[in-house]
Amino acid sequence: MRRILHIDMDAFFAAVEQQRRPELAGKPVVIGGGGDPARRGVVSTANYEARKFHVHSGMPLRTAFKLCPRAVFLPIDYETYSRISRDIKEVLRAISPVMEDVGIDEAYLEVTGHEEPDEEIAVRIKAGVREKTGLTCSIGIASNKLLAKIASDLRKPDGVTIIRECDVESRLWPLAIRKLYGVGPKTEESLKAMGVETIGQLAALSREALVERFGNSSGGYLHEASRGIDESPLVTHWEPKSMSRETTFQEDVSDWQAIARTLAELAREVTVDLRGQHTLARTVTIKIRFADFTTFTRALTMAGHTDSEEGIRKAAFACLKRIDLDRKVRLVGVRLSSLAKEPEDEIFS
DNA sequence: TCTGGGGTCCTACCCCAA
DNA sequence: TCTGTTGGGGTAGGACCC
Repeated sequence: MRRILHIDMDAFFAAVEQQRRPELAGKPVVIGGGGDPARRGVVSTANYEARKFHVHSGMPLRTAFKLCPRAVFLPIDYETYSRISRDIKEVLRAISPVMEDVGIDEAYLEVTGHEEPDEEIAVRIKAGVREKTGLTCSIGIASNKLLAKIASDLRKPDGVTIIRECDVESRLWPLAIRKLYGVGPKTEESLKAMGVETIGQLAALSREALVERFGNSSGGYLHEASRGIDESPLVTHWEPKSMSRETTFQEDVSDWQAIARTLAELAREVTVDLRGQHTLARTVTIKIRFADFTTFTRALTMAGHTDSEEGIRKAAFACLKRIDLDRKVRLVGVRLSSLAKEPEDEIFS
């Protein structure tokens, strides 16, 4: 039997800001975009005080401001959060080297075979994280990643929750389907149309019915997940498969020159990112989102791998030509994929 | 009236080759 | 040679995650 912990920092971005600015204590704090609720952007993190006003992540900053005008709005400071995130991961790796990084504020840790009981490991993690950063986290413990993640969400903030395999019926099945990892707004709607509201009701459906409705991959996943089954291993190392840059205009634009200038700038930025990783790319994809949110992508795969800014820019513009810019544009993006590591023993001019 | 930016994975479809 | 199958690469879009 595996033993897996899911560690989730509590309102991470807001907690970091409140820690370095004690005057924010007790106040609603909203982190997102450039920190100006009059400009375009969404909430990345709202602290618990702000959540009382129904502010939550993903919400437009303007909406958050309407709900809670007296909240303190702050810009995202990725550099600082990343540094603190590295400190936290260091604490975790010292406890077990089998760690999977899940973004900036989450991780899985496998402690299969450790002598120490689950609860004591959790207490040791919390103490280590608090000592190093002054911050709190919530921890879920189970025999797989799926259940550990659900568990960490059950008691927040600063909680520890264990789900044993025999607890699946009592702890997992009463939960709303939306709590299941991989069930987003679309799948939730589909399932509700089938009369399924809870994970238990999902578990009552046959695999065949789910495969019929959602295909082999998703249907099979839902069938297993609803029963708390997840054999997926921790991913301790991976290589990026794509790199992208995109930007939303403060106001929708119809001027081709402005779109072209932005596209060229994004191509330059993503090329800098590419070179920073000593990586080459072969496929360039551009993204155009119109004012009505309809989104188009166009891709071009080049003859060989490159990190040439000119080559990437030219490919991006060749893609742009294939989109009819007949409406106002809201967002422009450039993505590089089909990546390959730059050979170390060769010099590229 | 509003809906960011960085990713991954899946599916459907087309073309092409064995 | 013709026809059908299979499989891979490329492309576009969509769902989902943090």
